[in-house]
Amino acid sequence: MERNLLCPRFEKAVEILSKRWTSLIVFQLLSGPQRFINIDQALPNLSGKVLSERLKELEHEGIVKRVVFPESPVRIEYSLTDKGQALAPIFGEIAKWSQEWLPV
Amino acid sequence: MERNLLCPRFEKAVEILSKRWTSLIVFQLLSGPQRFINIDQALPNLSGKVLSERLKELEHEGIVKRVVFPESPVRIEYSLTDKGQALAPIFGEIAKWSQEWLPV
DNA sequence: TAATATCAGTTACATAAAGTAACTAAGTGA
DNA sequence: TCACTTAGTTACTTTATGTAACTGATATTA
Repeated sequence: MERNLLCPRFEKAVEILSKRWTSLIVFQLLSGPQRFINIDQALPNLSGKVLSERLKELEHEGIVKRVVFPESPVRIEYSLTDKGQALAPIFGEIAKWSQEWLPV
Repeated sequence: MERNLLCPRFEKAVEILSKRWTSLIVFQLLSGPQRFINIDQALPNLSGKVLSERLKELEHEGIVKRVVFPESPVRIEYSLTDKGQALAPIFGEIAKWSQEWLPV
């Protein structure tokens, strides 16, 4: 009966990061603002459908921002907010762990 | 056409960590070795079915070890291997981010 | 001018993963 | 004997994801 209560903020963070594709999309955006098609092409097997869903979720969480450039034709750029950029150290630790513990 | 190739080890790490429940199970085990039912009860909404699946996957990845104590009745304890313990800093960064950026 | 291509998605349908609840087998305790 | 615990499993339902075709606005090419 020893119910170890998780911190709800920590739980929320894990929930965000452990949705399929979310981490890789954020990681991809760490390399700079980019267009929908660029993200889609950078992540093989990620469909436009799921990318579209994830970008909306991440925008809603305040992690990603979507900027429309009224050129012709219109150009839409996705980038990380400060909140999104702040996720970088997490990826740093994942990278370290993977280098140290996963086989080549 | 600028296909940003991901490091396969990094990709694998993200794949492991972003499976539903995996991170929370590992986090729970960071508090020490424990039995199936304890993990199950610590994580509300995690069913025995999925817990069983995840523990097998994590054992297969070398992150969790399963030890049978031949008492009567038999006791089975799950714990983290060194590889599993090494994930701790990732959770540290997730905790930091969540404290700084998620609303209370 | 007509045909084709690009971008940023959306839609419809198929498959895979997760949730729910009941069940099992071995042992314990009342 | 009946009920309870542990460590799961099974059958069934619901949700999520994958796949592929399609849209509508603009641009480019033949």
